[in-house]
Amino acid sequence: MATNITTRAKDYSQWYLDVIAAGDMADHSPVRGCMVIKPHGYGIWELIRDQLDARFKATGHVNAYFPLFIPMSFLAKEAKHVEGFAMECAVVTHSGLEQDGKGGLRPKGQIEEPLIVRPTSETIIGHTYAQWIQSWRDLPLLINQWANVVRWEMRTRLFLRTMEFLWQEGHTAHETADEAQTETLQMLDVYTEFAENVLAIPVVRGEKSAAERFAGAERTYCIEAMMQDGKALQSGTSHNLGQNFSKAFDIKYQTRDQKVEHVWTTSWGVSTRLIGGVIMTHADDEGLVLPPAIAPIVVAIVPIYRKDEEREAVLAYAKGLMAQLVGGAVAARAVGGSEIMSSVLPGSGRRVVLDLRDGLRPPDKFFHWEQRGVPVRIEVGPRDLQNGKAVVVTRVNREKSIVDAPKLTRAWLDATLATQQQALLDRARAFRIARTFAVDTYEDFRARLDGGGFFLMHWDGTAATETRIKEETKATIRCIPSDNILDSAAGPVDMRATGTDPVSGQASKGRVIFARAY
RNA sequence: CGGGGCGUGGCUCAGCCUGGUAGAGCGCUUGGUUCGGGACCAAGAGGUCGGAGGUUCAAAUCCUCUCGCCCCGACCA
Repeated sequence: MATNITTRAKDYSQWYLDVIAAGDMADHSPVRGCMVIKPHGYGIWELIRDQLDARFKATGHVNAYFPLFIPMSFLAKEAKHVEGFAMECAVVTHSGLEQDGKGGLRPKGQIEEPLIVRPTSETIIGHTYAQWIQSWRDLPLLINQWANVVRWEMRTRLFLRTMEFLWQEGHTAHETADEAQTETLQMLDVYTEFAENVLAIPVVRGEKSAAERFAGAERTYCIEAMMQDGKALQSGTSHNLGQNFSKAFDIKYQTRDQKVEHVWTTSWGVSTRLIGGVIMTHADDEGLVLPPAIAPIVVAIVPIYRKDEEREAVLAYAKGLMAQLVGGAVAARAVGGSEIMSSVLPGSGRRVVLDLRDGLRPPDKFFHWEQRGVPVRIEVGPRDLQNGKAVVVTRVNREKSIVDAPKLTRAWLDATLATQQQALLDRARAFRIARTFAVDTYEDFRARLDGGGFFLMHWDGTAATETRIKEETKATIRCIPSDNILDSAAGPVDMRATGTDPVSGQASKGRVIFARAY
């Protein structure tokens, strides 16, 4: 077992940090709350980005880029928006530096109007859209941007909440309220499908209560995932902004019947937080476990040999397997040192590596790749060479099997990865269902909350009740699920059946998900 | 911002109470033996002890100030 990783049972927070370190994903930066995303972590983000981007393009969106700096005055234009973001804005007030006379430096010239570093881009994009949109013919405007944003957080955790993070933010403008609502829900569906099929994270999609709504939105939808400690992680959001921003920024268009109206806008985003979600959904006490769809390295081949003549024969054999797996010639490229050979899997950008490092013994290499979450490891030694076989170990369950070498083709690899991908999703879904409970009394809810999980409880729909529960238990309404039926440990639960709010005693139109959250 | 804790080679930490001029384990480098689930031997490299000031013949150690980080609370993708 891994000696450099604290077990989940002992200390879940420390486990999370240990997995990131052992998996070579990110480092803390010299600046509090920021992180250095290392190549292996960034490779995961690239695979997330590319596959999401393809989905955005498929739904008619195009990419653009808006500036990092936003005039402070812009933020003031939408009342709720300022209220929500004012406290977490980084503000630029000076330009230039000068000697402070004590061997250090100090800011020099104060600038006229302070700039804020974008915490999100509704305002600058609203301002821009006002210039771009004149007519109904300019609509819908469907734009996404990949960017970094800054939010001055008090407490941070790598990937889950950092002061600077990478994300995508879609910003669309429409002719009608209905179209905006359709877009909002469409992107929620895109996120849901992506989370489940690419990240192998089962999510519940639903709407946020007023208290949890995005600052400036009419309606906020989200996908909520359950981590292995039973806490909820908001993994993506989609907002119907109504005409709040179009009125604040005067985004108007001439209608088909020659009137002038404000447009209806939406925004939606996911961030590098998803990587934290992947870790807390799939990783185990041995380290990272990556869904194959976002694994920068899908296969690590570890050669085993003692003598020089063994080494040569085994390496030749291993290279042959590598060529077979990638479905063609091995295009060797170094990864983190000249001793690891790497071939790109055509059409996926992911890689197969052959670990040639002479300084390490096979067990060291097993741990190395295992802790990085590589889905498939193939071990080949003299015995395999002689028998025409290879030992295959899958990361999901760490099961070993002996496979005939000719079977190890690209088709075999794709099938194996697909099986692993599905197994992760199934496992995570079973985990969530086993920790989802319908509760009918406040006592029952409070008694079981410390054990973690999603609690399906009736709610009278008032902010007062929600606030009381939050203050007394630290649990919040994660969402009002879109689906009528949710699976729980005790079987399917009808979320729309009416009942009584156990806290207030008032009538309830249905159940919502309560949970403690990240 | 309130409450706690901690700053000593790349990492984890000992030494501080009772001042005497810096140590261990891991990691790293080189060579050798090893090699199918975290090896071993040998030889090395690497630290102005977070910073500034003070006390003293002498400060990692005592005093003052300061900076930074971590944990817990109030806010959040």
